[in-house]
Amino acid sequence: MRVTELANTMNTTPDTVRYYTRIGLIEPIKSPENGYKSYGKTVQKRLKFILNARQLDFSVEEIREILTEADKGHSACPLVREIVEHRLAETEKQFQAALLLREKLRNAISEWQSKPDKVPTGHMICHLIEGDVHHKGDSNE
Amino acid sequence: MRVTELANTMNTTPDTVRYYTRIGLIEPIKSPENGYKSYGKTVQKRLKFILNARQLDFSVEEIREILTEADKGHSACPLVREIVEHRLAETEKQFQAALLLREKLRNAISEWQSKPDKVPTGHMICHLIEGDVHHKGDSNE
DNA sequence: CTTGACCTGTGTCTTAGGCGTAGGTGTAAG
DNA sequence: CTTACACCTACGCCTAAGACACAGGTCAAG
Repeated sequence: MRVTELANTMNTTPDTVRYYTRIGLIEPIKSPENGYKSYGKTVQKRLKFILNARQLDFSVEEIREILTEADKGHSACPLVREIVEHRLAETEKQFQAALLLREKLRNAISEWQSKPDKVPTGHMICHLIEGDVHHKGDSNE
Repeated sequence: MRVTELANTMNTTPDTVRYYTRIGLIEPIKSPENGYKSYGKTVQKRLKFILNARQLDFSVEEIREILTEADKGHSACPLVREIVEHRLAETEKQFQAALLLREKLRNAISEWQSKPDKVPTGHMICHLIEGDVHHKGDSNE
């Protein structure tokens, strides 16, 4: 199996396969004939695992740790459990952040609804964002 | 005002100030004495604007466009409105993605609750992620 | 003058691949 | 056999928004 074929059967891109190869997560055999990379069945399993873990938003580095552990013959499950908990906490944060941002953006839009557009002045770039505070005695340095 | 002082009064980091300087969003005066960068009041307003826009998750590139427009003397408000709408749509996507991922992670955790840890085999790295399907007749290439 | 704390500018690194390019491969037509 | 052309490959550079490391400069105290 060469790069593109593997990528297609795994429903990913050749670039992704090449990337994982480049950083050493999967190791192809090099055809001495044309130098093309050739991937065997074991590698396919490995790639599938990687892609599944990526679906759960595991980082590539985390996945590397898991694989390293497994390659040593140890159970990677405890590590996987740990990572997934951590990932859940992170996702919760992102979730809250997105929620907050959404609120801010919605507020901005509705507040600006009634405000006119304005030409920028020396001390104001866009009053929508900066508010309408007045400044006096601006000077330099 | 030098880098660190400016960063402190604006409640940001010197690195951020340096970054915006580097990419040309703000322009300091170079002290010919020691080569240190010096920021005037106008620049401070500009930086405040940038930071506010960043709070709304505007990209630095979007902010650059706004500033360019304002620098030409045009009203940046229409552009700002457009960007904020776009940003809201993006945030909504992120929001949904985070929601989905959270669900997936929670499911994984609860499903794995009752499963034991396992040592990896030739065709299985971690059964938690790969499931418990059986494979027969694995071979290479 | 020297020490040491702090500050400065510059260059490098980060994620997870995407994209562009030069060249190799394979197959069909002439 | 040779050419044409589509596709495929490996390799290297690029991304966003700063963070970090480093070598050297500055300033006040001693």
